[in-house]
Amino acid sequence: MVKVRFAPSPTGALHVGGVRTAIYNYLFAKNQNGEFYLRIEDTDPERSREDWIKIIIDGLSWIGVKWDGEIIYQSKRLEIYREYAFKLLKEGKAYYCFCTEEELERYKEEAKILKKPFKYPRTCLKRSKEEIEKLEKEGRKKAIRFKIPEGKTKFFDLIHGEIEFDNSEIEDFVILRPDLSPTYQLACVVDDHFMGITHVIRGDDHISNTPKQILLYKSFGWEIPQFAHLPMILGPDKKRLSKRHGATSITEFKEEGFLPEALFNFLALLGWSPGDNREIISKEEMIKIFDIKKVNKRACIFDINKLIWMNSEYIKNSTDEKILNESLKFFEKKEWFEKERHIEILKKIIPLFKTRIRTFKEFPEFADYFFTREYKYEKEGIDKYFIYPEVFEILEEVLSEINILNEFNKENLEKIVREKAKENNVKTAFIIHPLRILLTGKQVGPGLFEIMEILGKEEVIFRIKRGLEELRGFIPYKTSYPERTKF
RNA sequence: GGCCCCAUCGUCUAGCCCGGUAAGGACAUCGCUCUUUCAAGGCGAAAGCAGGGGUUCAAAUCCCCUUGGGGCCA
Repeated sequence: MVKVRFAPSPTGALHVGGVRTAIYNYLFAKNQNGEFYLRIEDTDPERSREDWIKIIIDGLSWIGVKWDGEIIYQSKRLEIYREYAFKLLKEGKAYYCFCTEEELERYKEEAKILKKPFKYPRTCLKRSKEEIEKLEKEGRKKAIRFKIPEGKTKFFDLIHGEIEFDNSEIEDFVILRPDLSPTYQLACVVDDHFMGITHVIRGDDHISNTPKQILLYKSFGWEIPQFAHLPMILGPDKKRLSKRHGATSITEFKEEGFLPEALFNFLALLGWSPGDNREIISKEEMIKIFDIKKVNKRACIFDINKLIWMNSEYIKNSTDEKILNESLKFFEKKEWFEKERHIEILKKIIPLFKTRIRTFKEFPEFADYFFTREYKYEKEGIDKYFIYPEVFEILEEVLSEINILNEFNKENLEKIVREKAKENNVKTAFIIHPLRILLTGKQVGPGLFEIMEILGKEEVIFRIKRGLEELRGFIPYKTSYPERTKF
């Protein structure tokens, strides 16, 4: 059975690159009716933190990548790594290294001066028995290094095809540090073996680790898994994606009001395409058609624009209930929002904003005026629509018509406005735009008459009156006009 | 610096394995349309095979080099 794993180290936020790796592992496993495991690589206690582990778990759960079985923590398996490091030592496939950091530093310096690539010069492999005993007696700290055998190491990568390394390029890397903690290579190989991992799917940046690990598998006499190295995700400047590129961690996308399904969809298509021209594909469908061999080789740039578009597609196709649930938490962050009092209004306006919002975070920003009178008039809007004195007269007329309106609905409201426009020989827009400013403070938004109907007669009258009073003193082309006062 | 990986519109990509396409789609951009505005929708435009050599009747596709980008050693 196919078994794969996602193995993040909890040393920072769960970023989109990691998430995509998890998604591909997950899709591959489910497509093959296999299992997907989560392994936390927390062997570095100083850098690993509980909070980061929680973020990984929450992030994966949020986006809908479910792991099988228990989470494996490397910090609980330190004994095992030691055991296998010593096994190699006993078998002569690894050796003690007494070199101090200073010595290693010096080797590096020398290599730099000679313009040669640094490789551990096997100082400790060449030491005599007496020398070693002496160093032991001195109590010198010692690491265990893996002895790289001669020859070449090649493997077939599911995405890149055949990749070959000359073993002479690889240094005798450390597998166990002086403090008995394992290095990445050792822990990874030991765990992958005992977890029965059949396919190692991870980022491109691990390609050069792969020959080292294969050599380790061979030394242990273990079966070598298949490898698939995913291309990296870069920022718009083609540099490795980092915080300066804006939102990169999954937590941020959640907070920015993205739907997990949309992010999942977007990330899955960043580097993989089903081949036809489909873009909006559900997780279930992807599981059916995912093919690791069709994953691209080339690094790709994370383009937030397309994600935003995709999110808006998912919003448009969501039920009103779903939109309500998702947007509620963003409304609740606004001090003007009172759930009990406002939830009915929120329900009513969802259809009006469904095609207008691209993220849920935008919703309360765009629709504040339905819940509070304390919106601000957009300056440009006033400059644009209130420079004609007639505006005030016509709006007064509209106001008095509304006052005597019995059935306050959008049809009747529209009739009033259109008639007034005709009577005054102006375009309907001449009334609609300033009215929108008065009622919403904004220049753009849903249909005005729908807004009015939901606002209700009393509120509409109040807002028009208030607005006219405030703006009446406004003189065309003068740069100062009344600041919005608070109510 | 050494080694490794990669290269189709600005971006994500289809086509490449198995040579013959008007190089297709999507995002973004720009027009037009609808319209009270903004969106959404509809229609349309602009935009690409990194460069150079081969191989071949024929190359985005196969081979080599250069250039560029990325990764690891750190």
